[in-house]
Amino acid sequence: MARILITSAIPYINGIKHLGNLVGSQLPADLFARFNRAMGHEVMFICATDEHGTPAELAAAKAGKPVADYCAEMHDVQAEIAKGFRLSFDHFGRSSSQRNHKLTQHFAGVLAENGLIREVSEKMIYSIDDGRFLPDRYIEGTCPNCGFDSARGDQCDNCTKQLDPTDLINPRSTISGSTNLEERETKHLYLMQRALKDKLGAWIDSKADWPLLTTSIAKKWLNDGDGLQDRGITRDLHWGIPVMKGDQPWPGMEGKVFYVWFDAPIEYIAGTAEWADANGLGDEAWQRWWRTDKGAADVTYYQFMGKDNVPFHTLSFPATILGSGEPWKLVDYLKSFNYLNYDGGQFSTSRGRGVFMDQALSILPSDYWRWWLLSHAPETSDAEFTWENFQASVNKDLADVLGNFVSRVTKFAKSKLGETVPAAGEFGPMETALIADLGVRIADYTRAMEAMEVRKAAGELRAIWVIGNEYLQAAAPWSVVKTDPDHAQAQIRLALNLIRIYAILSAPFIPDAAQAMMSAMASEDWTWPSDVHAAIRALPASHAFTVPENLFRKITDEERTEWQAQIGRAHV
RNA sequence: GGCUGGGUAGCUCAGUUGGUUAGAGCACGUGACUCAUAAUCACGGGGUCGGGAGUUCAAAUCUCCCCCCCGCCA
Repeated sequence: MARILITSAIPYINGIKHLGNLVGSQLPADLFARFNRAMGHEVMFICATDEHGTPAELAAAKAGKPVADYCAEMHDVQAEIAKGFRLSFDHFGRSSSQRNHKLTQHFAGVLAENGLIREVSEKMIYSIDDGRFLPDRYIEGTCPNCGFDSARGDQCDNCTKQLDPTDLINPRSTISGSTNLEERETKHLYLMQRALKDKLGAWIDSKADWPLLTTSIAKKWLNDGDGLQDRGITRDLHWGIPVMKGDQPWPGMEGKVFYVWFDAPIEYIAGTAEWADANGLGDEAWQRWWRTDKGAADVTYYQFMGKDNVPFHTLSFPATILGSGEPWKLVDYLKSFNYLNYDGGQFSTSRGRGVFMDQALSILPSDYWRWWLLSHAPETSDAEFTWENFQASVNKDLADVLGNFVSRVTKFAKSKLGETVPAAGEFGPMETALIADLGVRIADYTRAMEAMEVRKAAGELRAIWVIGNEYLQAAAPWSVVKTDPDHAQAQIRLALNLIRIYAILSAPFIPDAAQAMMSAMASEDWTWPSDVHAAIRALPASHAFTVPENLFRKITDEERTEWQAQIGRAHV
């Protein structure tokens, strides 16, 4: 039994995520977590909300709520939606937790001790009317490059150029709209990533099995131009983790907080500590996942994220870990995804374009979405969501191929042979061939899942569903039952067992339907069917089963047209 | 301007180290079956693999040039 640590990139707190966010991190991470649990491995699967930074403050202000309250509410909303999608986190934490405060301050403290933090004085824009500095999105003005009049302090949304607040023409506060601004000297902490460049480079080079997409991004940041730059890790904000050197005050840093990108990945560790707390366990319970000196040496750590998150996970966060000099677990395999596009354009949270997680659940059960998203996961390139494709794929794969298989087998069995697994007859050549084929395919499927080849795994799983229909069509128990009833019993015994096997194999993709299949077969044996010969005989003769409701209904053209018109246009 | 990825059947995509008539699913056509969610199964039509040049006995696959698309960076 292996020990598998899995983290999904943590979704930002300000609002409900769209399907593109979901398929790029949380959903494939969940697939992998469910698969590894099914294989009997010990799994720790952690996610959280990323709560600090200016967008949270702005969203809270817009909602007219204190930022802490806003984050608490939005965390619950996201947690509820995650449940709706059956995301099987062991813990869904919060980057604003006390655990993360302590850990983030701890890391800053040891980094300082190791001489990897320097203090920098710089000029920032100060709003006299608001009584505060205006970092990042707290300031807007005209872009000096393209003339866009709502460019933000950190970036222009129109031409995408990175900006400094001091670059903006006619700057104004986004809090009060005040233009009564001045430049003031302020002090900030920088993480000296340049000093860690060689260490990071050697570490990246040791990851020969990572996708090119991942290592090339890391190497580019590491080597291009002047190479990896030191990074500011503090901000003049109120909402965040107060700057402390371990548990000691940090002179000159009073009233400042750590930058969101410094504390967010630390939440992977803190979230595991939150898990221990929530379950009444001691520190050793979470440390055996994260500290190689405290039991984590045999842990394999997998991270899942969209490609935009790769630099932070290959460089910034590892810089924190390596720089600490402490034996924390570094990521072993990083699975990154491209983007999902929506009907010819991008999904966009700010423009409300696309399908959002709450909308998706309001129109169809999660299995529909899980299946489509995972079987079309943007692994090698960007992928495209269209309603037509969604309707066609889901109707065909889930309703016609899998759902109908379960339906035809159980209904036929019940009407002709009764509601127990028939006992008579022996398997013949056709059954033997099917079992052999099934064994090969299960092995292929298992390999694809182990390798996190999501689309390929979905294809293998679908093929496994299809051979059930092929077998039935060729075996034709509805004819055989008239001439050789004993053999028909053997055929149906096999088909019923196939349903149970399908439940196990399908569970990582479509957990609800899998449970329905397993319940209908009145079994609780979820043993992965690596031993096909045993698995195909798991349901003994005379074992009772029931005919389930149809597993999947079809999406009609009317529904598709309606959703197409109503969703993804203006969701705010 | 630099970089990653991509441009393969109507659509969504596979194509390992270059090697027999380029594959899958969907859609389409024909047939079979009638247990089942008008489902299933079989067979078939359909592609000069973005364009051009080159290397090779042999290239979707390698090299060079060019043209598009998504994204990242400057």
